Order: sequence, then structure tokens, then C-alpha cells
Amino acid sequence: MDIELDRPGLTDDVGFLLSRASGRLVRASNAVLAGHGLRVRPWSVLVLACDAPEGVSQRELADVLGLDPSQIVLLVDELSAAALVERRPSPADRRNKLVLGTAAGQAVRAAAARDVELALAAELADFSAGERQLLQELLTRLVFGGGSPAGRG
Amino acid sequence: MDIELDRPGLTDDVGFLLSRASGRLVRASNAVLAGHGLRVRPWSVLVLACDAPEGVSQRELADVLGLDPSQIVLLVDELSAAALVERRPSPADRRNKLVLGTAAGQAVRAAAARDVELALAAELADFSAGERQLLQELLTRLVFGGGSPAGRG
DNA sequence: GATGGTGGTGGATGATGTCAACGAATGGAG
DNA sequence: CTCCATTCGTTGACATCATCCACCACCATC
Repeated sequence: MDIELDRPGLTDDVGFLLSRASGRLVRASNAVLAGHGLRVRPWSVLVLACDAPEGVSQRELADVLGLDPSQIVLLVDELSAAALVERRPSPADRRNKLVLGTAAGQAVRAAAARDVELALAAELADFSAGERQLLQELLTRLVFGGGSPAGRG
Repeated sequence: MDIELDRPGLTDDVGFLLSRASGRLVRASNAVLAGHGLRVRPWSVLVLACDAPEGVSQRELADVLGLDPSQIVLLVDELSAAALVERRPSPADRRNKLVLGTAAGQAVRAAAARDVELALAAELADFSAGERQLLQELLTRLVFGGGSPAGRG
């Protein structure tokens, strides 16, 4: 039986729910990505690299992913060792190293993306398409709306 | 100019958004909780312990928080050392150790909860009350699978 | 060619996530 | 009552992640 308290409990806390939901999806995604030799973090770097036709600088990666630049180095190292991405010095600014997805990287990205989407759909099985869309929009505003790190229009 | 891709990008991925949003709120909460000598994790244990009139078993804590039982041990150790909670053997089942919030724990919980709520409100500044409520409900369903623990509606 | 600012790299340290193994206690089967 | 499977708490180990700081390469300015 449920005991209803007159003060806000932990399960009403958006921060807690976010953390819990995130952990759940990360776990599910990791399980699926393991089949491709990836984890969530390297995979997200791979996706960003493959999505940028002209490559992404590591600073941009750190910015979008909300990670410390030193983490990006290791992530790109790992993907580079697997020949999924490659570092290329920027012609405009040689400080920048543009990260680009290789052909193999593109292939892995596509295959992994499908699996991740399936795992995600399984986690969101109780949600209608509209609800999922709504959740996505709310989260997008939460992440990129306020102190937008990537400066999205 | 923005390049619109015909395939789903990372920033459209609910899992990524969840992870990013969670990280953001955890960071903000940790910053606030540092003033009370706490972090998010120990704080959530404290809240659960204080909310349960008859205490919570460590297994229940691990269950609700989605953590490994071995993590709970360290968390309760830490809170116990700070005299915010205490372990009490369950009268019904001596395997169980019920975790209870002390008077000091209740006080810290109340004070910290206010600060956390303020930090949360700041992060959700762009959201209307209805939108925040909506987000909370969606997340609750995602985490607890529709079987709402707090009995909504 | 100094100076200050930026991007990438490396290292250190504490926190997290995950798993395996152990002792204590319970519940059921003989 | 004894044996056995299960559960709870605990400990230890190990990989990943978060955060910070120092360093070098490069760019822009003067």
C-alpha cells in the first residue's frame, strides 16, 4: 500500500527522476552498444563526428556533450584506434583537429543507431508518439534552452 | 546556416538528452548540497530515510535508487557517521537493517530540500508550472513504468 | 618576437557503476 | 531439529566517469 506524504518526496523530484531515467537508458543503450564494441560515450562522439560533413573540433564535442576536453581526447583516441573516426588538422586553424567519421565509422554508426533506437523504443513502450515527442521537446529546451552551451539559435 | 539532416541526430536522441539534462541538474544540485556537506547521492538516501516513518531497508533503498546494494552500504555509512541517519535492526527480520533519519537528519533534509528546490527552479526557469508538472509525470512513468508510486490522480 | 587567448594533451584524484564472494539470517523440506 | 536454497548486508576489486590543473602548439595583436 502507498503512503501519501504531505511533503514532496524524492520520487517527485525532477532531478532525481531525470537521474534515474538517464541511468536506465544509459544502461539499456550500453547493453545494446556492447554488441558493436561501443559504450554510450564513445558512441555519441561517433555520431557527432559522422553527422558533421566537415568534421567537428574536439572543443565542439566537449561543448555539445558537456564533457571536459580531456575526456574527448581519450574518447577520440579510442574511436581512432578502432578506425571509426580520424583526426584531421583544420585547414583554417591548425590548433583545431577536426574529427571525422570514417566509412567504417559511418557503417557502425548506422547499425548501432538502429539498435539503440530499438532499445529506446522498448524503454518508451508506454509512451505514445506524441508523448515521446513532447518529452523530447521538453528535454531539448531544458538542455539547450537556458544557458545554452552550444548556442542553438 | 543550419544543416538539416534526413537522419536523426544525437540531439534528437531522448537518451542523450536525458543524460545531458541529468548531468546538468546533478551538477547544480551538488553545488547547492555542498553547503550542507552533502552530494546528490547521500542526499537522496537521506530523503528516503526521513520520509519513511518506520525506516527503509537498504535493499529498498537500492531498489528505489537503482543502485547496487554495495553502494548503499557506503552511503549509509557516510550519513551515519554524520549522525544524519541510524541503522536499526528490523524486529521482523533480523537480516534487514532499517535506515532511519535522525532529528538532525530531518533538519538537514528540510534545509537542503529548500536549496535544491531553488536550484531546480532556476534550471527550469523557462518552464511553466504546467510544463514542469508534465515533465515530472512523463519521467515518473518512464522510471516507474506507469505504476505510480506516489499515487497520482 | 613578446603577450594573451584558445585548442588539444597528459596526469592526478575522487566519485560511480558493476560484479564476485562472503557471513548472517530466514524459510521450507526432510 | 538439520539441511539447503534464498535473501540481506558487507567487503573487495576493477573499469568508467567527473573534475581540476599543468603543459605545449597555435593564433592574433601589438
